[in-house]
Amino acid sequence: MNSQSIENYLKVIFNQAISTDEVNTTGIAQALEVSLPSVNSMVKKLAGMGFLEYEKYRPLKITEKGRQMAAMIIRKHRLTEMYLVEKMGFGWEEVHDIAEQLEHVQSPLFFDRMDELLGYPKRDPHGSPIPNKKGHIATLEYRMLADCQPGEKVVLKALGHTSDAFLKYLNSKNLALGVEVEVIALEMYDRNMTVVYDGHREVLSSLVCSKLLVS
Amino acid sequence: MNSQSIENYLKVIFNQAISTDEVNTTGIAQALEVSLPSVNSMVKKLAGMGFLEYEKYRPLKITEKGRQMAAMIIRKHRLTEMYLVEKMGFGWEEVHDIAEQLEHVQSPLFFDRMDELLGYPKRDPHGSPIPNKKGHIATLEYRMLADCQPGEKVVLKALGHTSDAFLKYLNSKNLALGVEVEVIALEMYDRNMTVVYDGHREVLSSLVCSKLLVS
DNA sequence: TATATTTGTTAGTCTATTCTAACTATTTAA
DNA sequence: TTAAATAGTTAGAATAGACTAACAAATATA
Repeated sequence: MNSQSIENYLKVIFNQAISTDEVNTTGIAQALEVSLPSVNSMVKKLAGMGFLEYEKYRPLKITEKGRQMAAMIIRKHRLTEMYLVEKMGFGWEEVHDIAEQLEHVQSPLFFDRMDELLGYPKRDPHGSPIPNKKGHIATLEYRMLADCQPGEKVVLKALGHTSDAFLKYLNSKNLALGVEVEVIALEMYDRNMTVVYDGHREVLSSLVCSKLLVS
Repeated sequence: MNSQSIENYLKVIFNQAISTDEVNTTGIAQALEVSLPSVNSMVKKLAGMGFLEYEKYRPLKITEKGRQMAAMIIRKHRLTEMYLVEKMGFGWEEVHDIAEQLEHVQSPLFFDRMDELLGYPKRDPHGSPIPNKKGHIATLEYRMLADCQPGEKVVLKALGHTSDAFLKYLNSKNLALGVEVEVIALEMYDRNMTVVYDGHREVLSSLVCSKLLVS
């Protein structure tokens, strides 16, 4: 069985590979808060296990086997988050740290049961897709709120970022997935956006709007 | 934070200390399936952390601090077992390995929520007491079925042993906690016991009867 | 293009946890 | 009460995963 350390590396590498397919050592080191040499030696190990393609001084490439492995860990993480929110009454800002630990539990039965009790959800509480049992991950075809025009009415579907601070900010503005948002105005100078939803009228920064995924 | 390894040692030591208060190295080694020298070095470490009293060649004594720490781990384990059975539909023979992993999760909130959702249970699915948040463990005043006399009617309350094999054996005989058992006969030669319950008539070995705790 | 900056690598060390082999103390039993 | 058996200990080594210091390659910039 892979160690928790290995699983954490794989997950980070997978997440970084989503956009570019290629990953660099420094990014992994920052995400995991470990030193470059630590990453370097682990990367060699992962390559030896067939999860990565590694060549000195070259960007890393995750293999199909690595992608598959990582998807299963992310599946466990996201199912857990969904379970914690839906069945145990946690808020979406409380579940990350717990899921970070539960994702390493070795028991297919445990996660299958969660999946079943949840009715086979497609998304986690932040709108991120839950990989299926074969490791396939649905790609989301959402736009950023930041790219919408005044007059448009869209629905908040997912988040491009899920830090505690951001989730708490959204809570404070009563912004949740499923909320219908109307773009009222877009300030050209700083791209601040005035929006209306659920009886709220708020001005959101471009930073925030670029993290809100809508359709 | 204590490592999983430390937590596992503490738990085993605590369990062995329940009867005798004193624990020996060999017992720990067997329970954890590690070598004697491994136990010896960990024991010194635990003593250094104030969880044990250690003197060369002397039986170990767990300290109040150690007992407290161990109780919290056992609390997490047993709450988890109860949750898995009551809320997720697992059988009592399926939960040990999962709980063994979840007991190391660091999140008081997670276990408090389980506790709440379960209605603050006092016992796990095998009838063992769940330590409270202060580390206090109710002592069970149950007798062994093996000590009952023909003619007695008792209720199965807990198990003195919870191995997979034993639980599956009990399943096969439809023996569950709460079942009322009447002792029909006790064979003096081998102490086999004939019992009746729920429309069943069975002959149980003395080994089995000594693991069935009743009141 | 030459140099400065960034990124990645190697060598060597440290800690936690495990092990085997060899030895010593304690307990049991003849 | 001494020998045999059991239990506990020490020394030394292995592995996983992390680190720092020193160095090398790749990239960006003047």
